[in-house]
Amino acid sequence: MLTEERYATILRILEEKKAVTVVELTRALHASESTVRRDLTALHKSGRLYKVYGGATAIDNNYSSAEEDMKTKAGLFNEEKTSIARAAAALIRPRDFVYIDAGTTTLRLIDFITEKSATFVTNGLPHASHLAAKGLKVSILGGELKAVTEAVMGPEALASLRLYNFTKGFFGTNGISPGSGFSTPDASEGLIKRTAIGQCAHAYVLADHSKFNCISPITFANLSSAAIITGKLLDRKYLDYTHIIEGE
Amino acid sequence: MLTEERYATILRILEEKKAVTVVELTRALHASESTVRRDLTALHKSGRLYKVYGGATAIDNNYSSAEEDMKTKAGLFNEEKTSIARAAAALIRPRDFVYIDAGTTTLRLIDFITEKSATFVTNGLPHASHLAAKGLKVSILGGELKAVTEAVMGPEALASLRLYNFTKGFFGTNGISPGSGFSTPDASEGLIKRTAIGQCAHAYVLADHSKFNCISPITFANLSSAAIITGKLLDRKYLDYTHIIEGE
DNA sequence: CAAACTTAGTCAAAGTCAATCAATCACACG
DNA sequence: CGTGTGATTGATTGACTTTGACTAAGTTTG
Repeated sequence: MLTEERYATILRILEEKKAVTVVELTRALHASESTVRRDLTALHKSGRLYKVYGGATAIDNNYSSAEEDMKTKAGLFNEEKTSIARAAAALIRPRDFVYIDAGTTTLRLIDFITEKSATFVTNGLPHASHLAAKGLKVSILGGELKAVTEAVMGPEALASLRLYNFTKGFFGTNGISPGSGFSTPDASEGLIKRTAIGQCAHAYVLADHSKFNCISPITFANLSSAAIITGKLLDRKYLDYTHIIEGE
Repeated sequence: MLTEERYATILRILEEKKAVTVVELTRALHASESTVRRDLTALHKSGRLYKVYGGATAIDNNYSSAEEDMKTKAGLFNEEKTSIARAAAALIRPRDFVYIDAGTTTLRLIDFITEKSATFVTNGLPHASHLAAKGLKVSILGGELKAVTEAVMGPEALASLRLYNFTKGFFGTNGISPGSGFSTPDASEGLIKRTAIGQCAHAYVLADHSKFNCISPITFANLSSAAIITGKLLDRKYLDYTHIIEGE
C-alpha cells in the first residue's frame, strides 16, 4: 500500500473514532508496528493528528479558515463563546497596540472590535485576513505556517515577537488549572503563546467553562500572568489566582 | 497502446481509486515498469497527478472553493494564465527554496505545484493559505498587511526578506517594457518585489501578453534580471533582453 | 517496584527510482 | 528499396527509500 493511502486510512479512522491505538492500526493497515509509528510521527509533525502514548487522537479541530460561519455555528458552547468575545473586544481602547493569538475563540473576538485607532498584530492567518477586511491596521508575524491551524510558528516568529511591546494581548487556551496554569497541546504553539504573553502589558485568556480544571501537555503561563475572560465562572477558587472577567 | 491512451487510462483509474501503484498500472496497461514511470513523470510535470513513492495519487483540489472557481473563470485571458502557471510550476525542482510574490497570477501557480520537497516563502496571505492546504512547507513574511491585496509589506517584510536566499522566485507584474523593465503601480509593493528578486538565484516573471509594452509608475527590476514566462510571445524583440519561456 | 507495554533508533532486506542503452518502429528521402 | 532520423519502448544498472525485526531505554499499570 502507498504511504499516502495509509495516511488517508489512518485519518479516516481517526475522524470516525477520534482515537486509535498503534496495534489497531497495524491490523487495519496490514503493516508493521514500525511503519505505523513512522506514519503517526509524520502525520503528527504535519499537524494532522496528535500522537499520544500508545496511539493517536484526532486533532481538536475547532480551528478553521474559510467555512468559519458553518463551523462556528455548529461549535460547542457557541453562545458562551460569543459573550466572551464581546467582553474581550470591549477592553480595546483607542491607540492600543494589541496582540491577537491564533485560534477560534480569538477569531470570534475580531467581529466585535469597534475601536478603529488601535493597531493589531497576530500570528493567525485568518485573523490577519479578518482584521484587514475590517479596515484595521494589522501586522502579521513572519515564520513557518502550521497547516491545520493556519498559525505562524517557529524561531522567526519568536524573534519578531520580541520586538513588539503590546498594551494588550488576547489568547486562547486548552486547559486552565491552578497547578499547571494555562496549557496547550502543542509545544511550538505553547512557545509562541509564552513569548507573546511576556510582551504584553495586560494579557487576557479567553476560555469557556469547559477549559477549567483541564491540563494540556504544555504550560505556557501561570494563572497570575493573565486575566481570564469567561462566560460564567463555575469554580470560584480561581478568583484566588487571577482577575476574572465574566461576559454578559 | 498510444501514449495518450495510457495517460487517459491512468487518470481514469486515479479518479476512481484516488491512488494507484506502479505495479498495478503495469498490469492495467500491459506496459513495462519503465513506460509507466515515464507516463507518471509526464503527468506529474503537467500537474495532472501527484507522483509519490511507489505510485501516484489523484490531485485533490478540495480547497479550491466554488467561489474561487467563479473568480478565476471570470478573469481575462484565463487559458493563457493557466498555461503560464503550469509552465512556471514545472520549473520547481526537489529541495528548491522558492519565493512566491503576492498577486493573482502567482496564486494560480500554486494549484499546479507537484514538488513536495520544496520549501516556499510568500508575502501573500491567500498564497500561504493555499500552500499550507496542499501540505507544503511554507513560511510567510512578517509585516504590515495591505487590506486590498492581502499582501505583507513594510520595513519588517523587507528586513526578513534579506535573510533568505532563494533558489527560485516567481513574480507578477503590471508592465513590461524594454526601457522601464518590469513595473508596478504601488511603491511599497515595488520595493518588496525589488528586494525579493535580489534574493533569488533565478527569478521568473509571469505575464500574459497584455502586459508587454506597458509601463507602470514604479520599476522594480530591469528586463535582464528575470526570465519571463508567458503564453505566446507576440513581440519577438523581447528575446534580445531576457530568456523567455512560452507555456504549452 | 516489577511486569507489561510502548517507544525511538539501528540495521539489513526488499522495493523503488532515474538514467542509460539497445531494440524496434514509423516515416522521409534519395 | 535501402538507409538515416527521431521517437518510443523495455531491460538493466547502481543509487536511493521504505520496510519490518530487533534492541535498549522509557512509560504505564496493578
